[in-house]
Amino acid sequence: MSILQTLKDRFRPVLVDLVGTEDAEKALDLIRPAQDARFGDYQANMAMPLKKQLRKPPREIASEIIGRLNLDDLCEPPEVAGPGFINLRLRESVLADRLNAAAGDSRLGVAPVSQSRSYLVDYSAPNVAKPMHVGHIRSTVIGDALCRVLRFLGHQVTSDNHLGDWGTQFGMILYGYKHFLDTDAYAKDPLGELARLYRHVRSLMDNDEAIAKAVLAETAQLHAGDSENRRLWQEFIPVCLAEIDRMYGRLGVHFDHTLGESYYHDRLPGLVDELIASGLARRSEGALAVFLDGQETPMLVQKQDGAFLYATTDLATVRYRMETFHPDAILYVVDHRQSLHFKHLFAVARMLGYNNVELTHVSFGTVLGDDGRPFRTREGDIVGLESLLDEAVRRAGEVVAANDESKPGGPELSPEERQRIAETVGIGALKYADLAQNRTSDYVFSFDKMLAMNGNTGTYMQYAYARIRSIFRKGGVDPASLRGSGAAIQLETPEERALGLQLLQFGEALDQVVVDYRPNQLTSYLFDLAGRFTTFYEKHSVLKAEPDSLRQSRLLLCDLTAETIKQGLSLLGIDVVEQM
RNA sequence: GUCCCCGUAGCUCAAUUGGAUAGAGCGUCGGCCUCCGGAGCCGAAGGUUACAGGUUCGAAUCCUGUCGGGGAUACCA
Repeated sequence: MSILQTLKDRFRPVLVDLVGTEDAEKALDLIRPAQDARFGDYQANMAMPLKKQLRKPPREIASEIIGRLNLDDLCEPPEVAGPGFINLRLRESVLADRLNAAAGDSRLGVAPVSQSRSYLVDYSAPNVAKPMHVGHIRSTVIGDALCRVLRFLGHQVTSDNHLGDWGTQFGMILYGYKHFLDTDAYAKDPLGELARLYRHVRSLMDNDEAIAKAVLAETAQLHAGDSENRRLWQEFIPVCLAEIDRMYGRLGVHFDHTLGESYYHDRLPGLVDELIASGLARRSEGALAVFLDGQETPMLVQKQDGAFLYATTDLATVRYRMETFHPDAILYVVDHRQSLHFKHLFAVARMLGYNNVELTHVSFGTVLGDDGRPFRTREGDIVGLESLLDEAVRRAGEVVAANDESKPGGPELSPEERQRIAETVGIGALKYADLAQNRTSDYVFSFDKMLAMNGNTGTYMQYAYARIRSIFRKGGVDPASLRGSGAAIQLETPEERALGLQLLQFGEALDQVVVDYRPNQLTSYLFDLAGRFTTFYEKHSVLKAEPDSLRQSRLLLCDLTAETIKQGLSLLGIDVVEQM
């Protein structure tokens, strides 16, 4: 159980006694890690808001709470400060005991949640007919990290990649295939040729209404079951899937299910009939619309020409997921421009009776270029995901090479090792840069920033990890046997104490991630952890520490730090390297 | 027009969801290498949190208004 949870359990009976069960829970939420180490390790802030209810000065309330608490085994005597803050400082022995338990635990002292929930996470969802690009990074990386954190905490997670495999983009490719196909190019590189056709038709549509209409007609024929279009679709899909699978392989992302829009196609007519029958949907301006209270625009579920829309598919998808997976929550990791769509979707889902499920749009901002506009190449094209990964790896290679050259004992890595490390560091840096952002903000993309060895970057975190591992190599110490040796962590200095406390708060950081589905809570934690480690490491010798018990204690602290960094990065979908 | 998001150090971003003196990195300035990886560490300067009101013990955070930026807004997804 986390320190925070332990403290809450101690406060609970006192607060229940004071203000009743319901208000006590609210008050317990006001126990927090201290914002400033001068105030101790944790602080309880409930005395101030309870002023009105209890009709006493907050400081008096704080004193009364302290008087009824028995925290002697956990904390130094609590202090009341300022307007009524209760400052708590943990006993060194408590920290040491918990650290020793964590050091020997594969979960690093993080207990699984007591109440496991079932999550369905919908993320990535590229349109498969066109190459993946920079716009897919955020959904893919954030969704993957959320799945990993939720699973680690003991929740049941189903990931589903809701591919765009049935939309207008296929009409474009079908039209292009029929009019502009380069047969030789298609034979040699089907994907490249399909991508070319997509771009070509895309540009034609903008200036030629007749072509735009013809493209929609191709799409409609595909949906209507036209045998030629279906055959071509069957031919295109494996090509497209092979490509995105290659990308996911490189990113280390895996889905439990890949049920694209096409999967739901047969379910749409029945769903729409039901919406009409139940009176939820009605004709408006030739289309079929569901009107919502307080909403200016309705949600359209069928076009004038009879074609269905993505709202229709999304509704069918909600129903399928509810019937198949029975989730407690469905998370949609989709950019913020679609917030109105999800507002509509969730409202209609409630009207269909899906009231016992959390429906959350985990929205995120746009990746911008230096100019503050959405990130593009110099030529103004959308940046392809593959070239983005290649460039990140290439630049990581330069960083790794320069770093290796400057090692005190000379270079240690072969060209092959450098290449392998560059792949891990480059892709890790790319992911980390995205996850370290508050997901709701737009952010400015910069290779230089993401690969910097300073600051809150993936490269810095991987470097911190490699440095710790290097201590063990240099000292000839095997971490596994150290853990089993019976050696114990002791907290001799302020730096060790600060590091130790941070290590024990790993689980609390993960809890923070889940509260609002914000992976940057974890990157912040890891950056802070690395900072406390380097402060400790600069000031105190590890390998040369005496007596031997102190040396062992510090080695254990190093090891637990490394393991926590490794586990934390792993929960972000990022690998570590032992040397770099 | 309406709705949503945003505006924080010169730059890029945080801020435990209403808590104490708003923090990091980059950049600037000043210290620290006989020593476990110096691409490091320690310190300083830099802020009226766009602006004006309000709510309360307490506001970057909540409410109202103004200004500025972005997004969405009926048959793309």
